[in-house]
Amino acid sequence: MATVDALVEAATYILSQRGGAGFTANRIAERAGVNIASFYQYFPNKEALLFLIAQRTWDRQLARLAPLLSHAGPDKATSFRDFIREFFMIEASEAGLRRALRVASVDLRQTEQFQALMGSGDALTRRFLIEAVQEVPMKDLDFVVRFIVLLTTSFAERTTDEGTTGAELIRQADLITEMLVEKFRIGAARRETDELMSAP
Amino acid sequence: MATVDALVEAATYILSQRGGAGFTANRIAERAGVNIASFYQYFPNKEALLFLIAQRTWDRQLARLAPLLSHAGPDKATSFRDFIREFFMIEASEAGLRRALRVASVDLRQTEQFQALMGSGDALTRRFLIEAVQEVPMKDLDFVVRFIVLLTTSFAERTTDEGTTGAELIRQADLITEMLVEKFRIGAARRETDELMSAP
Amino acid sequence: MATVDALVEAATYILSQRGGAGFTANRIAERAGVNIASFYQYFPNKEALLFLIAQRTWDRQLARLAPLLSHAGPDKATSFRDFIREFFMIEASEAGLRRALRVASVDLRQTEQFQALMGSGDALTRRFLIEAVQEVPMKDLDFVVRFIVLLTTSFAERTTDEGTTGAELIRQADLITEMLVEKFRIGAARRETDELMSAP
Amino acid sequence: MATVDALVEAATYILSQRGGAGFTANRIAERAGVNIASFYQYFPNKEALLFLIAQRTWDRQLARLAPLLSHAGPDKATSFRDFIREFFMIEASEAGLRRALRVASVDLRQTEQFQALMGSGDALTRRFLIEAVQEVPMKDLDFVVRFIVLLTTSFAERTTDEGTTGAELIRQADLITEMLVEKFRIGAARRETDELMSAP
DNA sequence: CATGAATGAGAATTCATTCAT
DNA sequence: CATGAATGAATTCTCATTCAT
Repeated sequence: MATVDALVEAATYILSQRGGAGFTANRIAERAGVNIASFYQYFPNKEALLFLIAQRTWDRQLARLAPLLSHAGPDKATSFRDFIREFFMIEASEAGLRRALRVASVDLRQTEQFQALMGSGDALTRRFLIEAVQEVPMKDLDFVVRFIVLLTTSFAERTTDEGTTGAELIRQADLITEMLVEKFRIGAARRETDELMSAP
Repeated sequence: MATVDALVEAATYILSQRGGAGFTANRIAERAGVNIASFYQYFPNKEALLFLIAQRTWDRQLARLAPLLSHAGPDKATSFRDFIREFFMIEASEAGLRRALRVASVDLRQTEQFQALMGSGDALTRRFLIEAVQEVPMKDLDFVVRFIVLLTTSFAERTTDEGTTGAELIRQADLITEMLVEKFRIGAARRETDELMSAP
Repeated sequence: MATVDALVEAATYILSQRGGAGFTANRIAERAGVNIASFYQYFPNKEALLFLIAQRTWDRQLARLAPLLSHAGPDKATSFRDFIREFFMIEASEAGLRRALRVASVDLRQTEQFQALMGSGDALTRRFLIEAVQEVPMKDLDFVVRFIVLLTTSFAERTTDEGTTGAELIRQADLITEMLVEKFRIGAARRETDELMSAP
Repeated sequence: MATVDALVEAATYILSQRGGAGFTANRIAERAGVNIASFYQYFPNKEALLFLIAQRTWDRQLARLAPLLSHAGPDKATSFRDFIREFFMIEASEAGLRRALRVASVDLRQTEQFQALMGSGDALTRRFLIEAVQEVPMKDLDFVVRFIVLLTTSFAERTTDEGTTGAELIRQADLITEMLVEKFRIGAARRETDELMSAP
């Protein structure tokens, strides 16, 4: 266990500091202070360790975000704002690691396992959003939910990548929130007509 | 020149097909049909070639976008929509290459040269946007311009990464456009008060 | 004992299925369901286990062949035929294991122990053959016995290696038997002259 | 070229002296006095070098044997004897190498390339043998040819493996020849009846 | 200019074996 | 006895880069 933890820690450190390029089994083992053979006693290959880190990072994120989604109060707009804010903060809090993880896991993405990992949190988000955008007509629901997810995540990743933090980050988060709340009338009750969106 | 072009083409191909991992000097030279030593006669190192590709890609993009920016008519909203659409189309048209380029150039980003390269097109965009968002109060201008750039580029990259193309891509582009036009009253004349944005 | 047997069984399995290349201490221990350290509690090294398997294989073979040799009836030719047949059948019955054993034990062959092991069954065979080839003059006896042993064993190994079994294998065995019986007048009584073999 | 030759020579030496176990890319390169990277500049992998050696060995053998087969005189029995003798001599002359080659190429055997390589000389031998055993009835021809090839090659390999050379080796070769000539009436003209072989 | 030839450094992975508990 | 944990030494293969011709 101590060895595994040392490896994970070393790998996380290397990932944050040197990025995906520095993520080599030998370097990780060396920094962890264990023999390279021990690395392979606990992980079948480099990717397995990478996956473990991705998993832990994702779990950490879920642990912070899930409560906001499941215990969301009646005021959807506010809940949404809080959710986005928290999401941006998480992203910023470990920006280095997450960027490296994104780059390094580029080949992992195709994996079934990875897809499964990502899917777990997705369901929660989708359920919340579907609830929140009641005014969006059924036929546009999928598109809109997908759009919102893409917009917020891509922006969060990018802006934290650029080093944005603190007040400016929140300001951006809130601006995105406002735009989405207004556009999709987040929090309003379902309407009859669907003049909301321009036809494709 | 012939050699350089062969190298660039080979490298571009490899980048698109095999991603950053396949981007090795030897492989590129082999595919280009030139000796590896010739590679180093024209490029001091691998990154120099990568940079050249980034540059050419950027130039190509600029060549398509610049006209839309400089010859923009009086209707800013429509110009903006056309600009975003074109931007998304470009991104989609060479999605594979651009994604690989992003991943591979991760270490290049810090370079002065790279920053300069990126800056070149930026000025044009900024000028256009400043013109377009007349209603945004002076003090928010920088923030807003930066916000719009980040939002559109990050979204475009991400959605084309996911493979979105055609009608759905345009729909997304237009939706983003609408949101930004509405939020920042793109195309409207400069106002006195600045109730537009919530205070930070 | 249980541990040793588990190891032997696992090693035998691996040897048969994956050949000498898969014969690694760790793999064997894992398949045997015992800790690698236990392996080294019972065997000083990998080769010791290999030797044990060779020994057991050899013992098994001897157990099946010895009766045919010691209880051989007066009709030497028939006894010889039955012996060769049985030998070929044994070889075929565990062809995979025996081939792997041959390949893997290549370095073991020089060992005194291995030579001793091989020698044990040899005596029996030699005694039988000496009895059988009464017509071969004394001075050629050693050569002939050695020749017969080499011929039959090398052929048996080779043909089972190639996958020959069943009727064709028996046919080959009998053909060899016939040739040897005719050439060395197996079963005939000792003669005076030695026109049998051409002078060297 | 010099490098390739050095590698081949080093590999051949190692194969002869240390057997298949010592056949590692690094050791070969080191003994050849070239960098390990050069090894992989000329050979895609270890097996490719092994294959080249097998090929050269096989070619050498063919060059010595082919004349005996194609320019065989009318006296088939004598031709056969000379052929077998020469075959045994070749086998003995590079016994170490050939044994190691057999062991090392165990995994190569399945390869199409290897099969093709082996097949090339086979045709010649088969043609000669078919000519030689005119008395063997058609239906047994395949079996007999195969039998003769297996018998002579397996014996030759085995006896040279054991270190037999010189006079004793020739004596064995001639003994085998005699047996086969007598049994299959090598050199005699085709007969009517086929009492030659016992029914299967 | 172009190329054939070479290489130091390092990456991923494996293996036989040991030792403290 | 059994096992969890560890490791030195290889082994295969790759890569960026250089240099003499």
